[in-house]
This record gives sequence, structure tokens and C-alpha cells, in this order.
Amino acid sequence: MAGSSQLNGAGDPGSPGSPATRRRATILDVASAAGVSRQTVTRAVNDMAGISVETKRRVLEAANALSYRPSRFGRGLVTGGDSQLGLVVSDLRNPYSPELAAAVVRCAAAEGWSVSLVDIGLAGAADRLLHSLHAQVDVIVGYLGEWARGWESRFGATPLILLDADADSRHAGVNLDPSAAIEDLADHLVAVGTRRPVVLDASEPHATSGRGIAMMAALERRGLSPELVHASASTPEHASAVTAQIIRRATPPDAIFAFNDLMALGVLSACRHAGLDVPRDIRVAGVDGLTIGALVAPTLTTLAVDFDEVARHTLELAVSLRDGTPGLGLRRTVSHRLVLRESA
Amino acid sequence: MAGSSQLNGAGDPGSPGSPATRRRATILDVASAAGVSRQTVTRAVNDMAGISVETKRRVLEAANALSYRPSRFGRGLVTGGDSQLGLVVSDLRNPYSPELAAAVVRCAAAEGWSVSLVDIGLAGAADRLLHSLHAQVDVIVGYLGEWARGWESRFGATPLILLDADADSRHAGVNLDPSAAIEDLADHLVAVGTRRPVVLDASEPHATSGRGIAMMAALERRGLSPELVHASASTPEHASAVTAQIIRRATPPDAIFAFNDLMALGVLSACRHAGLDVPRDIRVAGVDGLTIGALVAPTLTTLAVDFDEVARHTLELAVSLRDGTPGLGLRRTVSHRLVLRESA
DNA sequence: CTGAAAGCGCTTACAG
DNA sequence: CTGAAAGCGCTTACAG
Repeated sequence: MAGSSQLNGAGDPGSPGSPATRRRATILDVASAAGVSRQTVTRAVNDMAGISVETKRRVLEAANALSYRPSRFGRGLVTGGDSQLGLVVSDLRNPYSPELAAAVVRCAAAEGWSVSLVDIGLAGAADRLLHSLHAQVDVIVGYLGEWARGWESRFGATPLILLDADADSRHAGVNLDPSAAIEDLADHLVAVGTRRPVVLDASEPHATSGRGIAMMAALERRGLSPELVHASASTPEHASAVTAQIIRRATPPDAIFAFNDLMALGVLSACRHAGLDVPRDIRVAGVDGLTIGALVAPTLTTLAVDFDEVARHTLELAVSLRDGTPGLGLRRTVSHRLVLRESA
Repeated sequence: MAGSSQLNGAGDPGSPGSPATRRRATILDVASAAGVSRQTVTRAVNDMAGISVETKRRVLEAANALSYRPSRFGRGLVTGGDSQLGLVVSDLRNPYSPELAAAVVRCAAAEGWSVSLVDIGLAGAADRLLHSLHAQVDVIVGYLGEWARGWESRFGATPLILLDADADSRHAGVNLDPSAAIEDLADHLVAVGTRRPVVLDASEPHATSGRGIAMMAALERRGLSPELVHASASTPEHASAVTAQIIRRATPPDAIFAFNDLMALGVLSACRHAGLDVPRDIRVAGVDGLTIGALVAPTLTTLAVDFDEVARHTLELAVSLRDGTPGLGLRRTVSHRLVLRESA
């Protein structure tokens, strides 16, 4: 038809050899196809008042025939568009990430934000991903790790919210504080008669994690002599391997506090394969409060993170950052909570 | 000049009645602050050639002082912008969703797409969420359920890719086919001497799921008389409750095939609490191939979905749909694969 | 109920 | 190395 060849030709109607990728129809294409002006098209497409039923029908028909979709850029330029949050995680396959993402996505939706999800765990792609993300969102939040260093020089004024980062960071952030929950757990372990507790940390021997240190201290303060053990990585498999060795000793531990729930699952698995009953022979606890901890048998005692609370703080910070209204504090803290289940 | 210097409170702290939400600085604000033209600002900000070091420094300084961030709309309008995929899941807390999302996010990133994640499981918010999503992405993919009905009339030409939808759907989609894996599992169960298998389905009695029907048929074809049982919902808890009843019988089953891995976890839990050993006393299998299945003890035998393959197909379809090049087929099928582990 | 004008913020040629 | 002009696709007043 004349209309469609004009559409594709864009000023060059008779251009021979239809292009492989046809240009997308614009509001002007629809307008001319329907024989109306562009703002009549706007009215029809956006379901606005001030348009006759018949005209609307005709316009929508033309729009449909041309597979017209309003450009989000054209529209966003004039309306401002929705706010966009970029959520960066280090490994979507670790169940921790999805549980956080779920909370953030829900909370964001309630506040009218969209969230773009990025996994920078991929080898080498992190730099490219962050670059493309920072061009598309209003605020970036997540576990940036080393990428937070030198942020301004690389990504200019893109606001950044760090999750569980170093306390000395200059960026906005939401931190996690396990100390109170660790005290509660230590109390509990003592109350049930624990004698030989082991703290199973993930990091390298020379960089014991904060929670590992805190747990050691809490147990020592209660008169126990906990042993500190390191897995070479924080995976269930490594935790399982280390546990298998430990429980084979002449005097095995009667409690293992794992760096996180995933590692605690590995501990549980090693205990089962060794024929040990949890919690009768040995008690096990993790950190994070992942949903799966309630699905395994025995159910896992844990220091749970309130992901919803983290998400709430994150969105509050995101709003301040977007609007440039720093408010009072750009750093928040969320405490872990002891959740006692079967394993301890 | 007067306007722009007032606008940025930065150089004009004492502006009376400073507005709650300050207008964001534009490229023109930076240009005038740095005393250059707008395209010189573009050159500096986008790290382009053809600008002196000194000018660039001055511009970036001004940009920084004004917290300037290029508008993604202004930029997208002229560059076209990245492609955006909208991923819709029904419940991010069900581990199935994140595993799918992880694969899609990774695959999309490799193809240069961004993905916006939306959870429509939220009560009542689905309609609003889909509306805002469809204005922001190029293609929508996911588990739409009832929302796929009447899509065109509500969301016009927004391309849609349905995951695991009815075969009679007119939309593009990626379907799952468990039939071959079900045969493999049936073979295995027979080979290890299963006598009294139970198929634990999730749906209501009058709407047995496709995989439930297929498993029943596969077992019957091998001379067994499987029993079909329904949980009132597909949660681990319901599965656990039903299992507890069944295994209490005089002649309990020696194998349970659960609708999905989550329910299989519930089965495992009920067995453990009843003192049954899996797989010695009873065999258990699920469907989905979730990561957690490999972390529990005993590890879970399952009919695994290759999420990466689903993601690959999804992105191929997304590209065709975005470009309006339908290619040969807009429907793909991915087969489950039997993964034998300890539980069966 | 409909349309002509202006402008959102940016980049891409093009001219100096 | 720098800037004046044009235009991306849309909506928001405003005028008929």
C-alpha cells in the first residue's frame, strides 16, 4: 500500500529491496495511515478523553496493522518515566541473591519503581554489564565488591547503594549486623550443654569474617573454647568436606556454626552421611535465614536476615538519592535474628 | 543564565524557597556552567575523541558539581538504546523462578539485553505491574497464566513469549516436555523393584496435571498399579501432610513421584519424621531439577529442566519478535532430563 | 472532538 | 578542537 511504502521509505517511498530489519512504525506513521493528526493517535493509544469512538477505533486499527508501539524514549522524555533501580548481585545461583531480589522487586513495585537485574558473577563481563546498567537506571544497588572502588571516576554521578559493605565506605548503604543474634545463639548453645563448638568460617585463615570473630568471642566469653576452622570456599561442598574430616576425630565437636546457610546445608549433609544425628549428636546453625532452611530435614537453625527490611531501607535510600535529598542518614543497619529450628 | 544558575542550587545555595525536588541538571546546564557548547559536553561525558584534555577536565568537573547524569530517554531517543526484556514470574519465593531468572538474565546479558524482573504473584497488583512493564520493555516473557488471555486488546502490539503455556496458545512460547524423562524414570523404578508407586499431584482431583497423567500411564504400561494422590496445593507443607498420611498405612507405598522438587522436599521431610529411610524404605523423585535438590540429604532424584536451554530459546524468540522477523517457528520445546541421585 | 505548535534531553552529521 | 543546526518520538498545553 501507499501508506506502508511511505512508512518504510521515510521520505524515499520507492526504495527498492525491502530492508531486512524494517524500521519501527512511529506515531506519525499511524497518524497518516489513519488519516488523523499525531495527537489524535496519542489520545487513542493512551486511552484519553476527547476522541470519538469511531476515530479511536480507526486509529487503533491502523496502529495494530502497523504493529505500532510507542517508543519508551519518546514518551519518557516528556513524561519523565518511571524510576528504574539496577540491582546487582554476584551470583544469582546462590539462593541468597534471589531471596534478596524477591524482596527488593516486591518493595520496588509497591513504590512504583522498576528493577533491572544484573549478575556480575559472570567471568569478565562485570565491567561491560555495569556500564550498560548505569546508563539505564536511576540508582544502582547491590553487592559491588571491588567494583565500588573508584566508582565516581568510572560512572560519574550514578548513585550507588552498597549492600553489606565495609563500614568505612563513603557510599550509601545498608549493612547487616549479626552481633545480637550471635549472642542469642551462644546463649542457646550454652543452655543446651554445648561443650566443643566449632566455628566454620569461609574466608582464608588470615581474614576471618566478622561474624566468625564475633561468634568465637561470644562463645569464649561464656567459658567455652571454640575451635575456628576454615573452608577454602563458601560452598556447601567445601563445608561438607571439612565437616567430614572434623567429625571423624576421636573427640568430635558437638556443635558447628557455619558461615552461612548454604554451608550449613553441607555440614548437615556430611553429618548424615557419617551417621550422626542432628541435633542429638551434633548441633548445626547457619546464617542468612534462607527459605530452604525450613524445607530440609532437620530444619535449619539460623541467624536470619529480614530481607523485607533490607529492601525497605534500600528503597528509602534510592528515593533520597534519586531526588538529591540526602535526608539524615545514608547508611542503615539491619540486625540478624535468631531462628531456632530442629538442627540446634 | 539566570535561570540555569538558580536551577542548580550548587552555585546558588541561598536561593529562596528551595524546591523540595530540584530539577535534574541537563546537558545545557553543564554546558553553560563549563562555558562550552552542549556537544562538547557530550564528548567529555561519553569519552569521545576530538576534545582537549583541559576542556574535558573542566567539563567533567562542572558535570560532577551539578550531579549531572545524561537522561536515558534523551539518549535512547537518538541512539535507539539497549533492548529490554521484561521477565514475569508468578512467585519469586518459589526457587523455580530464580533459577529460571538466573538463566535468562545471564543469557540476556550475553546478547546485550537488559532484563526487568516483575513478580505478579502479589495480590491485586498484577494488572498495574503489567501495564507499567509493557511501557518499558521491548518484549515480555514469562508465566502469565490467565493474564495472557486478551493480551492484544489490553497491551496492543507488545510481543509476548509464554513459558510452559497451553499448546493451543496463539502466542510465541517455550514449552516443557517431560514425557521422555518420565519414561526413563518409570524404567528405573521398575528396574529397582518398585511395587506400590504413588503419584503425588498438585492440582485438584478433577484436573490432574499432564505430568501426573503421563507418569500414571508410564507406570501402568509397565504392569504396575500406581495410585494417584492429590495435595490441595503444590507446597512442601501440603506434600508433607499428604505423605504423612499415606506412609502410615498398613501397606505404604515404596515410591512417591512428586509434582515438583519443592513438594518432593516435603515428602522427604515427612519420611524422615516417620523414621523411614530414603531410598531403602521408599523412593522419592521430583520434577524441575532445582539446585537445592543436590544440597539436601538424601540428594533428590528429579526430572530436570535445562534452564539455560529455555533461556536460549527465549532470547532467540525475543530477538525475532523485536525485529518483526518471525523466522520459522515461534514455539519451542525443551525436554526434561532424568537426573538420578540418592533419593531414588 | 480535532489539530498546529512547542519542547522534553540528547547525539549525529556538518561546518568552521 | 569546537559549535550551530537538525532531528530522534512523544505528550502537553493551547486554539479552533
